[in-house]
Amino acid sequence: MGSLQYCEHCGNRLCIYRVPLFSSLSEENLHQIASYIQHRSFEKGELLISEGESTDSLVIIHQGVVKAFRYTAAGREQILYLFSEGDFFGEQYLFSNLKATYNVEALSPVKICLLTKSHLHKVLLTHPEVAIKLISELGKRIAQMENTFQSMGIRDVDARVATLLLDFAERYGREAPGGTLINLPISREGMANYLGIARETLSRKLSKFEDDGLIQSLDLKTIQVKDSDSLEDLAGLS
Amino acid sequence: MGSLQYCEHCGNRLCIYRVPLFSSLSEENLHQIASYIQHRSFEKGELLISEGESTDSLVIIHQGVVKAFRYTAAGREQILYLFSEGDFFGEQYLFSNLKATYNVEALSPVKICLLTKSHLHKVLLTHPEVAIKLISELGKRIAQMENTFQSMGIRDVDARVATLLLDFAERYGREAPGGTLINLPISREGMANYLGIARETLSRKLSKFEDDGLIQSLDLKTIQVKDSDSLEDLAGLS
DNA sequence: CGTGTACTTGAGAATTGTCAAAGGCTGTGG
DNA sequence: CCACAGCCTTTGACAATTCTCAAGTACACG
Repeated sequence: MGSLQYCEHCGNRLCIYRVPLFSSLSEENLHQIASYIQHRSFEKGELLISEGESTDSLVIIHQGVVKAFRYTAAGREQILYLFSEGDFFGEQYLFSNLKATYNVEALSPVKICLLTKSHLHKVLLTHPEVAIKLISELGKRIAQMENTFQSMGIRDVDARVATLLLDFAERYGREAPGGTLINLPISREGMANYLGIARETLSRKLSKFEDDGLIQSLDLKTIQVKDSDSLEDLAGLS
Repeated sequence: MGSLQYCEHCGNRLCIYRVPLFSSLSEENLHQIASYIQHRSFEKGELLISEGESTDSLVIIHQGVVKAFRYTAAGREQILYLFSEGDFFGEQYLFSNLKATYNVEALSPVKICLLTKSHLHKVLLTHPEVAIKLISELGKRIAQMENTFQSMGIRDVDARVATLLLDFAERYGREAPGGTLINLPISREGMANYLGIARETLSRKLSKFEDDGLIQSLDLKTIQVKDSDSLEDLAGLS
């Protein structure tokens, strides 16, 4: 998993304070867990995990954005998740001996916190409330995947693109006069692959949306949402 | 959630013995949990849960098959899951006060076991190993959804149909001379909606597969897989 | 055995994918 | 600071696929 680098910029405690997973713990318990945590940093483009690798840690994103992806039989990259600050992954492998089923790559400089399998087991067995929190977080993720899944099942491509834009606006946007500014974490190609459409099709849809005044592409990595109501209509959130 | 009916055919203990969730428990603990369990039966076509309803129980399928679905903005039914014996659902709502986000309908006569929110909490807090098992099961479900998600992202429709057939063969098939017999739990329309394609397109694909000798449609609810290797090729599992 | 529902098949319209070329941004090196 | 190379993106044109609408067929149920 790359070379080990201790994270200089965050005190051990900071990380786990930010993580919803541990939010129900007392100061004392947090200290105990903090002592188990390891830190690493990655540059943009570095792989945190490769498919097939065996992993033994829960990974919590402390800073930055990563993408989790696989390659389809056709060789296309299928993005499964974008994880950012406070998100975690790797939980599937903590109670089984499965190998990683996807690759994870840093899309920006990234700092992560690691909690090994055995340490996490210790925490869960002694703090059932953390287990309940984890179950709850997994439930949330499942609910979110159900939504994504449903939007993938939508045949109308305009609706899928609109849904993605709204989703990004919520997760990566910041309010500005004239509309929410989205700082796109991935390229057009990445978005197209995420949606399961050709990148040319995505380009055309975005151009059409721009012509219709729904969005404005300020820069390849910045899109401004000018008319979120119309986007919501398109997305089918009537 | 329909009218309450005690399940006459299964002793209380039977249910939870079958559920992987509780497989790590001792005889004694099983007895304790068994005392919490309630049973109900549903006829084919009955709704177990309606979208927006508030639920307070974990539902474990003891017998039969159910579908979980929502309606898209276009009014189309989008199937999210098919659950059968040993599967459970409703866990998302146990640690939040969210309402159900999908409908669940019996596709056959169904018997379920119910464990209420407060009872489950009690079990999890006193038996951390059940919590770990639950986390592990949720992880499995997430991994499975990731696979489904990826296959939804495949642009090639033939591949998606082949993937669905192989999946069904594994879950609902039984071996027979000449190839696995699949007992389809849902209609063609349901399959088409699940895949996000028009039902006519699915018909055409199935007809083509039959012409090519990959499958044989014996009956509207029975398909025989004649050439699973070719299906796997199509699905992209090279 | 008839009726209703679900499924299949056909044909034309609409959408998307593919291939090709041009445009724009980024970073390097002079 | 500018020029150029490389990569990503956009646009165009055509081919392929899928959707829609419509008619006909098979099956299930009463």
